[in-house]
Amino acid sequence: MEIGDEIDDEIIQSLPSGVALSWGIIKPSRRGPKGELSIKKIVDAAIDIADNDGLAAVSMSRVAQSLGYTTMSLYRYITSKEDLLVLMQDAVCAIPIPQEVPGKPWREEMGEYVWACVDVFRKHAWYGDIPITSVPLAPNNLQVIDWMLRIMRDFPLNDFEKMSFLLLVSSYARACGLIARDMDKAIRDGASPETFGGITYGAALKQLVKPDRFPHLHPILMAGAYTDEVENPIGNDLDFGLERILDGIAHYLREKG
Amino acid sequence: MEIGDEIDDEIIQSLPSGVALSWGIIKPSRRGPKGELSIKKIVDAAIDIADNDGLAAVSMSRVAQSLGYTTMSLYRYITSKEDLLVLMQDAVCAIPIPQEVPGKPWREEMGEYVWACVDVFRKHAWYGDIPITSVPLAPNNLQVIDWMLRIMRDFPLNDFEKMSFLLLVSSYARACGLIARDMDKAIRDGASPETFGGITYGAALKQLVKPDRFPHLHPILMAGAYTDEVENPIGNDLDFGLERILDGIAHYLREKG
DNA sequence: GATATACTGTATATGATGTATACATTTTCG
DNA sequence: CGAAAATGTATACATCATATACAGTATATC
Repeated sequence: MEIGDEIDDEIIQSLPSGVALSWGIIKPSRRGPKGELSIKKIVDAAIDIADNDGLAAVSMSRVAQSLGYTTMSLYRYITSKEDLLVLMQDAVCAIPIPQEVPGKPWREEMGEYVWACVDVFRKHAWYGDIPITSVPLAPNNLQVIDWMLRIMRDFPLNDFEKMSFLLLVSSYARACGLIARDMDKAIRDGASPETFGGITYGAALKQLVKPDRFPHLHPILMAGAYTDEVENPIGNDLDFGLERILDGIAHYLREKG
Repeated sequence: MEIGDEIDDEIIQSLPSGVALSWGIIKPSRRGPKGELSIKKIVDAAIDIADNDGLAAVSMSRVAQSLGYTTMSLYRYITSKEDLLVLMQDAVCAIPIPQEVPGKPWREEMGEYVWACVDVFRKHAWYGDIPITSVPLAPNNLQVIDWMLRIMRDFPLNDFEKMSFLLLVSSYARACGLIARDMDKAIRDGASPETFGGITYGAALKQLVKPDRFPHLHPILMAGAYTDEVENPIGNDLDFGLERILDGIAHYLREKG
């Protein structure tokens, strides 16, 4: 922490310790040997492991080993594995926020926002495996939220309406991110793009989903649309849904304006 | 499995074993003692534990203990803990699907759908902690999807458009479900409804979120809208977002029709 | 009915995990 | 210099998922 920031430690303590660490809150140590490790090194190593072998492969011992230290050395920097997950999560949220371009349509900007969020899920497949336990609190995550609020700056809306739109668009981005990373994985595993989920499970589902019990799902499954076995004529599925959301937002703005 | 269903075992084997179990696919045993346990008993016990003590408390030994059996006895019924999680997930998806009411507006129906989904998250706080790894495959989950498709039955849309709307609405329901259960928990833990997230973290964030770094988030946070410290004038936040989604859908239907 | 077979629940064991604790070492402040 | 504090390590422990081997029991076949 910089000196002069007048941070009230009492209040900061109320944050989960991982969140505090993500804000760089660490009491500086005056004596004793300088740490050879650092939070950054630890988090980077953990992210490396998660990227390659999944979140389940991230154990304290594996992270320490990859750095050439003992398991317990990590606990000199973080208080628990939970901290590590919080830090990993926020570290990959450090994405470049595009420069503000005056006159750029907000729909376009929101599209960029959504795909940037989706990209995080795709680049770090484990990201979506960490459950959300509260409103975002860590700095990089909040920076992204700040971006979305910038896009809505000139909307004639109050704070709560903006927060609702933020929730709406962000949760859609999350859902798309999860799907996109699963598709990536299926393709990496050798399936062709069209057969993601399809060949693997489609055939089995067709035997189980009987028309009397699933009258409305059945025809869609049989046509191959549930498991995306046939080519999707509306093109990018995710883009389509986003356009509907943006339509809904535009409609609201029109009514208000 | 009922006889005469002509299920091709080969193809069914491609499903994750937990999914197969959720469909009731078990090779019937001809000889040997009758099982004293059952999948249902195991899953119910696990759900009970998760409801009371969270998903982390669900261990094979704890579940077995609560039933009065040894840990390993469970493995006579399921092949792994992963199976158990899949089964738990699908078990709580067994919600009553409302009767079809001719002439009922689809917006109303979709609202019911969303709140029914949210209810699952609220009744079983652990539900949202299980990461999604594929398109829904288990029967009760598919039954819910069938319901949503029923609502859209008379929409002049193709299968893919319907699937997109399904994704859109369901992911919003999931996001709301996560938020709702977190609010429930905060209230149960003694916070008043208005102070969910607020008292706990709001004060800390206000010290950390500086206006130069977060120019757009800062005013909203200070006003208390980010952490919902002050009363939300647009009423139910989640309902508001849903209305925007439905507006977007309605807009699309109008353009097509 | 006898016997082999297959299925049950159990006991035991293994390797991994997160983390508490105690310790030896090293650096820095008074 | 010597005390204090911080670092990395070694050891220990409880808990976990699960592999394996086994003893008992119900059924199918002879």
